[in-house]
Amino acid sequence: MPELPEVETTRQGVLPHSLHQQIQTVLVRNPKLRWPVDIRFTKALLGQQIQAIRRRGKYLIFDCEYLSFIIHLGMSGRLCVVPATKIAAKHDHIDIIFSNGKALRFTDPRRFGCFIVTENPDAHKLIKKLGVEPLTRNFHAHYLWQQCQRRQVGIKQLIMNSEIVVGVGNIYANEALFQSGLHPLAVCDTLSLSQCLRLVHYIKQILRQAIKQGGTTLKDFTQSDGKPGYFQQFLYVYGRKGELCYECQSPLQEIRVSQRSTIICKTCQPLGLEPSIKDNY
DNA sequence: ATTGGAACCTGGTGGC
DNA sequence: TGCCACCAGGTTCCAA
Repeated sequence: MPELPEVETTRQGVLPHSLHQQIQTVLVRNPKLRWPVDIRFTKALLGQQIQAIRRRGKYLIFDCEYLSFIIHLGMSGRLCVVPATKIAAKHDHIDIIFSNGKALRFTDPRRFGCFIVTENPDAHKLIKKLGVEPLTRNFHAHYLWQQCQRRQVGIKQLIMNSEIVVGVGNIYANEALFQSGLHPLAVCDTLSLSQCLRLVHYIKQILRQAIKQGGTTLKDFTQSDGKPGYFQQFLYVYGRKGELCYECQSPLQEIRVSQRSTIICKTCQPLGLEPSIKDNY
């Protein structure tokens, strides 16, 4: 389940094996991803060198000499560098084969990911509307607070909105809200600036920790098994439904927020809670 | 414009 | 044991 830390770790992992490599072949075994992969466009990549690998939110952008390609890992995708001769497994959909005999292999069992060739990735509709990067200075308390004033959704929904801030998925949204002592359904325009300050702080802290730990989990992208490397991170709430809160020993509860499993501690996360919301569970 | 919900897909799990 | 229903996950798109 790639969230921002997994995507960033993937970027760092494939970078040394892909940068400055020349693309010899693009092998599309299954074009049926989120959007169909157009073979005419992938052919246009042949002969070009990869000049940069960037991340924007959960998108990876590979800049070549004249074109770029954008990869999103969806919910089950992964990238690894393998010998081009390695037999493809069932869900190995695309190989970018380099002239040095290695291949950048895109695997995605659920096919929610995408592979898009484009001339100007930053102007692409998927990229250009993305909000601020959470680990930059542009993501600060006042920015979040301002965004909160313009809407009336629950705060969890707001921080998971990639047009506002990118890269906060379900796992880290749960964790950041717990750390901040904020109820996921707290209506965002009722939050104070200091609550926004706290939330911004914990989002940054949790993402940084996860990237750090991801770096130790995903060691070698050239290994034949190309492990996806989920973080063995210490999670306070996510996946702990029914277990006891580490802070107050109350049982953790599950609620649904925007069809998403959301785990909270009712004792530790009471802030900004409207009475009408409290009655709902 | 804002918000909620369906859709996309497959592997894993729990119930019968 | 097999079968079936359901769930997880990120994002876009459509409808209200």
